Amino acid sequence: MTSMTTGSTSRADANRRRILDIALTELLRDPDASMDQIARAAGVVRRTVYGHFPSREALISTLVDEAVAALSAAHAAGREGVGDPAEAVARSVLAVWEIADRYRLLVALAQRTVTMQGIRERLAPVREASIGLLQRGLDEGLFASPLPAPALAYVHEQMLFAVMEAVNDGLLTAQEAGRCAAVTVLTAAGVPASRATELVAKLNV
Amino acid sequence: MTSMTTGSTSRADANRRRILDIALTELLRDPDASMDQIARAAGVVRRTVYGHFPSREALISTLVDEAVAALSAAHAAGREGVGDPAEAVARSVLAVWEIADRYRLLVALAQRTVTMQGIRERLAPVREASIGLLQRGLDEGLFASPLPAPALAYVHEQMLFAVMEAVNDGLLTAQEAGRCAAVTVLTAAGVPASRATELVAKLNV
DNA sequence: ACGCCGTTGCACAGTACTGTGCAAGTCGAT
DNA sequence: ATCGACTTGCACAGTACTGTGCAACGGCGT
Repeated sequence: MTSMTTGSTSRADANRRRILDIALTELLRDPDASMDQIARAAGVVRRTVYGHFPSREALISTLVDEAVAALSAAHAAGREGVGDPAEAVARSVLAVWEIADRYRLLVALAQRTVTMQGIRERLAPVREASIGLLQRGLDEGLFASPLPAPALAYVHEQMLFAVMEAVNDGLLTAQEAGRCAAVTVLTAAGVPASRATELVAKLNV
Repeated sequence: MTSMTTGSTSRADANRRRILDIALTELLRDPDASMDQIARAAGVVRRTVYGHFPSREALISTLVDEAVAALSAAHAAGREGVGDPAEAVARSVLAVWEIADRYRLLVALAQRTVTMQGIRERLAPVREASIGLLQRGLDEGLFASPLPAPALAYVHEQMLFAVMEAVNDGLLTAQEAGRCAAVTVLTAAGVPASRATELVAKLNV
């Protein structure tokens, strides 16, 4: 029996998954990667990819949806039930970091003009949460920055990307990068460097 | 007489300049803008563009060269003869800011995989200067960061881009953005927020 | 008026990619 | 062995872009 559909779908589903995974890494390297490049990299013929996704845009859309979902979950999980804004920021950065480098595609595609709007919209909830956190920190005097919270959120995002690139270029080990990113985000928000370091060190992640 | 070449070249040179200017703004909006889009935007036929630049790549290359030259000059001018690393960083950020938004193309194209290498190489001198500055600040204990100077330079660059986007999205007025960027860069490097604000305020730019 | 230089408009070859159709093949399950 | 779902290979139309060639046209200086 092996369940009525599992047998037949397992192959197809595995292919679908693999196509998505490979597409992610391939688009990461080159946002303009063609369907053929992706298909071949996934060990499959172009036609097969079209069997799973009706169009290039649909494929990418699926990818973005998955990435956004994973990021949102990590971000939310990192900050849940934490009172201190500084600690919440640190925790969410660390949580996001765990999976972020897998989804750098988001950032890479976010730079592209057209697709950007869509991603911006889908990421809005996460950004809102971030802004809220930063605003609280500013209000309570824990943070100090000439930037309003929304702009600070941009800086926050871009800093994660910068640290990722530093890791890519071998300037930083991947293990310590998360903690470094967290500390740097906090310092940029105006938390004294010593306190930021101390705070992040306490979080045994 | 009107000078032997000025008369004839004025038209052509003016066209060439206008093509370059328009190409910059057009590629800024869409890094994949076609030669036709650029030509039409410049009020010229595609063929004419090929009369000035042998290929798309040559056009972009010229653009990048100009941008890099302008940025380098501004960066160098900002930090010349300044002893205090913190002040030098602040001044160079402010100086770069003046022209940076005109050359956002650099950043936009830098995100593209292929072209990135070339830009990275050409920007190396500026980056080296930045790293040196940051290193000095770290050595003298003026800055405090878990990141090594080269990685901090990445953060530095990306932060400028983040502030630019904040301006684009109307979260910040363009006038104050430069000062905000400078303060934020300094705070991210570990300079206490109060001192960073004070320092930047003193620089009457 | 003449000539030069830049510009125009058109046509063309070459390339690359997307999305679709269809017949033949493959592999697991029954 | 046979069915069914998935995959393959190929062919095709449609589109968009790059570079190039060439004849005609424009203005500006002499």
